[in-house]
Formats: sequence, structure tokens, C-alpha cells
Amino acid sequence: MKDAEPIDRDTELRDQDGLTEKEFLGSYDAGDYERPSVAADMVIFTVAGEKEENYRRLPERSLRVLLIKRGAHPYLGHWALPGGFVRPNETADQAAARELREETGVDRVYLEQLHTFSDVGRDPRTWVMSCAYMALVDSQEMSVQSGDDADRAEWFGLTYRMVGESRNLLDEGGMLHVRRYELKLNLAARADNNEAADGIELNAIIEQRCTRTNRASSEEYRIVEGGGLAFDHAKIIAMAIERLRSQVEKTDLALHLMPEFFTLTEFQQVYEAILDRELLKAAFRRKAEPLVEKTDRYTENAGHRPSRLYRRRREEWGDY
Amino acid sequence: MKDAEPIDRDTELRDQDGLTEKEFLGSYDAGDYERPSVAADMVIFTVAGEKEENYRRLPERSLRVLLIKRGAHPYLGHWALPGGFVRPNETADQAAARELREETGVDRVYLEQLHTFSDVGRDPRTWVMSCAYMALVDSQEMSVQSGDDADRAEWFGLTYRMVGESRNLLDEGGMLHVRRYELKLNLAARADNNEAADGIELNAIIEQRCTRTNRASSEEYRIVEGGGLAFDHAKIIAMAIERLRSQVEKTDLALHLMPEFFTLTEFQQVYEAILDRELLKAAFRRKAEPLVEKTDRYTENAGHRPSRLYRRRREEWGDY
DNA sequence: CTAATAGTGTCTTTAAGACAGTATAAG
DNA sequence: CTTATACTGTCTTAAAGACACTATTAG
Repeated sequence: MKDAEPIDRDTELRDQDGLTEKEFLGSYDAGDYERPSVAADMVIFTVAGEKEENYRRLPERSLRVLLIKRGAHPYLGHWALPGGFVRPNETADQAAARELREETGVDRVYLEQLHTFSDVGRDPRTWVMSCAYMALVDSQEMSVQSGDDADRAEWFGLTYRMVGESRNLLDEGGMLHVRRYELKLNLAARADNNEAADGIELNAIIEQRCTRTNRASSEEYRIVEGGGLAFDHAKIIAMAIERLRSQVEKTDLALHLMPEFFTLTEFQQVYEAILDRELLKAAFRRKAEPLVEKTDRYTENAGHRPSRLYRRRREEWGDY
Repeated sequence: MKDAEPIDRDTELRDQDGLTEKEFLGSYDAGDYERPSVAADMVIFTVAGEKEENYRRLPERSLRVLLIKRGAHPYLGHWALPGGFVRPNETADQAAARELREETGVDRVYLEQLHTFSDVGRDPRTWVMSCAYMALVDSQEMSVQSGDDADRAEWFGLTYRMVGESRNLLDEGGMLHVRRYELKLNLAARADNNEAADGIELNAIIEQRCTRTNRASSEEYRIVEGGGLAFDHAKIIAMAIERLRSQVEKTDLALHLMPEFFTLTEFQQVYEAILDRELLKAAFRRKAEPLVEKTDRYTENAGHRPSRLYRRRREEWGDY
């Protein structure tokens, strides 16, 4: 890294054992402590639409996430997030970008570190932490190598909804607030697929437990039902969706899911797919206008009034 | 952890080598790959006021962060964030809570994971990642063991301000947006301290570099001047302040910095110290009202109109 | 003409910003 | 009475929500 070294390092300061820093580093034994493996796991999102039979109706769009069918133990045959171990001479960010490239072929996309998961026993093999990332890719841009059945990659449609909430006062004047969420991942049946062409539906239940006592406050996610997902990946996906939703409401992040030219209706559909609720057209356009710029191009052959195409506004970028 | 195991694990599924999961785990060698050490480093914030000579004036309050003077290599004699390595049978959260307890004696406070830092070479000893946490403690609550000069802990006053900004268009139609920040940490001179009673001022410069090209987007922090802070801790503190500010604006997080009873003016001062700008009284009270509840107690002996004391509103907790 | 989406205008509601005015204690 | 802070009222401004109305195409 290019971080400047503070000016006053590498002096001849001596520690309690009378060593200078150079001498100390020369004698330092890195193998003294047990160390975890650290994986970079990716929650790769896209928003894509299905085919529509009615020629004048617009296609529905839904939020999708890329999962891989594990071809090795542990969790052999389960669906998991793409990812891999961070290597000694790269950062976790670089490992995430590398995994993303290997998995989807795309290179330059939005990538954001989410959270580091370190529950004891989250990997049955050994001590493994997961540094989780969220990536946003334009669905038109990327080609998933589906490969053979083992290590097969698929885009799963996704819904994430609160299905229950409870509040309980605790003894010492605090309270426990539990929200229960249902995470549904589904893969539609496909005619073209040779085998295993049936639809797949994974259903996980995740609880968000917020404890607030006197001055303390903690938030914990717990997997109630894993739904066939490997490791603690249901939890990682849940946190990713929550982050995605809050970012989409507050920033222009959603632009990263758009192709070069798009209509404002398509842009709105991306927001609606992510937030899982309908937005008012007029209000949306007011908010979106400063993020985009008009082009002279229009959609064609729609069976209704053509729609103007927009593109990202350059000047506004980076302002969130 | 109490995460439920997915129902279909531990079946007799066999992998390519014909092993069941149990057999695979039995033969798994954890020592195959090089692994990083993972530290939990803490940015512990508080807001505290100095003494005021004028009996009727309110004291000024400022944001502080706890730093420790390193008594060992590397960065011997530099100021660093408190922290320590995560141990094999604890989570990073638990390690952070343990460090916090050891350092400040406080136990149940607000604790939030910030980011995991993994720059290559960030620790000259060996491969070390830092899982950074932010903690908020009520200044009246905690007692810092100052100890001897080495490993001495002190609360540093803190300012963090943008001191420059530039935008440059890149070749391929993207742009680079650089914001430069000045992080000042200062410790006032104290009469009571035996030696080293002079004030200390650490000045770091951090750059936030946002690159946006076609679909890609990345944000990177870079230390321009470390200012006498150890490792990449200037960067960690910078990210912590940015997180703190955005959380304070959007949530009721600031309640964690308040003692049990407080006036609305004190509450406002905490916001002002964190955000580094003045707020309008009437608007602040409108926003704060739903977070707190009135008590029948008032301040006394102030030389002006007494102020009503408030406390956190219980029912509202957990709603952010 | 029909069925669909595209796009605009405007009224209402709510939140934020600005600022002035009254209230009240200790010395 | 002075010097502070405490607290409230209200006008202005800006943003969000709601909804109705007009425009335009393929078939």
C-alpha cells in the first residue's frame, strides 16, 4: 500500500528488551498464535426482468442473487455464496474483486464491504471468518459460467419480508425487540436445462434481535431456519439486502444496476424490486431527475407511447 | 453459536473422493494455507465538557477518542487504538467487548462493527487484518487506568474537517473525486501530571478517493500523513467519525453517550460536538422530543432559568 | 379505437430552517 | 437589574405524498 509512513518511524528507539524496531522485527515469530482463515464471500445482486407474453405490457423485474451449488464438503450439494480465501499478498477487497471476476466475468462493478462474520463454529472444517461483500452488476453485462452440476452457478430470485415482530421488556429496564424475516430464494424451472430442470425454492428464516438495556445496545442476527443454504449464508444475504435497501434509499447506488441507456420507468422498477414496494411515479421522477441526463433516444415498438432514454449524469457522480 | 443447522446436513452424501462429510472433516488439514492474524481494534468515543470559569455559562463539550501510547514494537512510543487479537474460541464482537472492558472498565455499551482493514503491509510484523469497532461510552461512567508512561491511555479531543476537494474527469468518461480531511487529536497540558505534562497534538491528513467509471465505483481511504499515529489507525479513526456522524443524523445513537438524566441542551451539545456544527434549538427539540421522556427533575444553581431533566424514552428504543 | 405506458401539473401534507419573543434563576 | 440559559410560537421554505389529467404509440 502507498500509505505514507509516519516520519518518526524506524528511529533507534529501544524497547524493554533493549531492541530497536529492526531488531525486534527480525526476531519476531509470526507462528506463535493460532490464526483464522479469512474468506471473502460475495453477495452479488442484479435486477432482471422476465419475458412478457403481452406485447404492450412491460416485463416485471425482480431482484436476484448469484448462488453456487457446492461440489465439495462441507455442505456438499447446498447452495452457497461465491467466495474464496484471502491470500497473503492481497487485500480482502482484492480477493473479493478476484472472486467476482472468476465467477461472473465482470470486472469493474460496484463493490462494498458489508460485515465480517466470525461466529464460532460457522465453518465445520476449522476457524474461518468471512469478510462479506456486496456487488451490484448490470444483468445485461454478465455471463455466468453455469458449468456442470457441481459448482453450478445460478441467479436466484429473492424476496425478503418481515413476518413477525415482538417487543419484551426486560428485568433491568431494557427491552428486547425481535424482528423475524423470511428470505425466499427461488429458481424457476427451465425447459432448456437437461436435468434438474425443476424449480428450486430455498426458504430461510432470520431473526434480528435488538437488545437495549441501560446504556448498552446490541443487535444480533440469528438463523432460525437455514433453508438449505450453506454455512451462515442466510444471515449474510439478509444483512446484504438490508444494506442494499438503505443505500438505495439514501444514495444513487441503483445507477450501478442500470445499462448505459434506460428509461425512467425501468429505473423506477429497479427501485421497486429492491425496496419491495411501489413508488409514486411523479415523486420518483422528481428524485431521479438530478441523477440522470436526457438523451435524444427513445424506445420503439412498444405498443404505446415511446419512452425517452436516459443515462447516468456524470457531473453528479460521487456525491453521496 | 445457536444457529440452527439446516435439516439436510450430515447425510451420507459422498463427494468426488467418495467421502461423507464426517470422513472429509476427519481428514481435513487446517494447516494447508497461510493465515492472517485478526485483531479487533476499538475506536472508543465519548463527549465530555471542560470546567467553565464563569459560574453561569455552560461548559463546552467536545468529542474525544481513547488512545494508548504503545510500549512495545512496532510503533513503540506512538499513539494507537486499543485492541488485541481475536482468540480461537470467541467472535470478533466478543474480542472487541473484552478489549473494551480491559481498557475502560465499562461493560455494557454501544458497540458496532465498522470495517475490516486488510492492506498489505499495514503491520510490519506479519500479516494482520484489523476488524475495527466503534464504541460509545458515557464519559461519567468510565475510569481509564492511565498506568505508567508506556501503555498509558488518554482521552484525546478530536476534530475532523474537510480541508480540500478536487474532481477530475478521467479518460474513459469516469471521474475521480478526492476529498482531503484533517484529523486533529489533542491532549491538553495538565498540571497534575508528573512528567510529560505538555500538551500533545497529533495531526493526520487522510484522503478519500472516489473513482467512478462506467459501471464501476470504488472508494478508497489513503493516509497522506500519519501524524504520529501507529499503523493505519488514522484511517480507522477517520472512517469511525464518518460512520458516527451519519449514524447520529439518522438514528438515536447519541442517546448512548448520555447519562441517565440530562437536559435537552446537553443532548444538543452532544450532537453539535459530533457533527462539528451548530444546530437550531427549536428544530433540534422537535426532533429530540420523541426520543426522550420528561422527568420532574430540574437542574439547580445555574445562575439562570433551571432546565428540565429528561431521560431516554423506553418505548421508542430499538426503532432505528 | 383500444390498451397500454409516458409524462406533467398541482394540491395537500409534513418536515426543516429561521428567528423572535417570553420565562426564570443566582448573584 | 443583569446575565445567562430555557422554552415556545409562528412564519417561511422545501420536500414528499397523492392523484388526476394529457400524450402517444402498435395493432
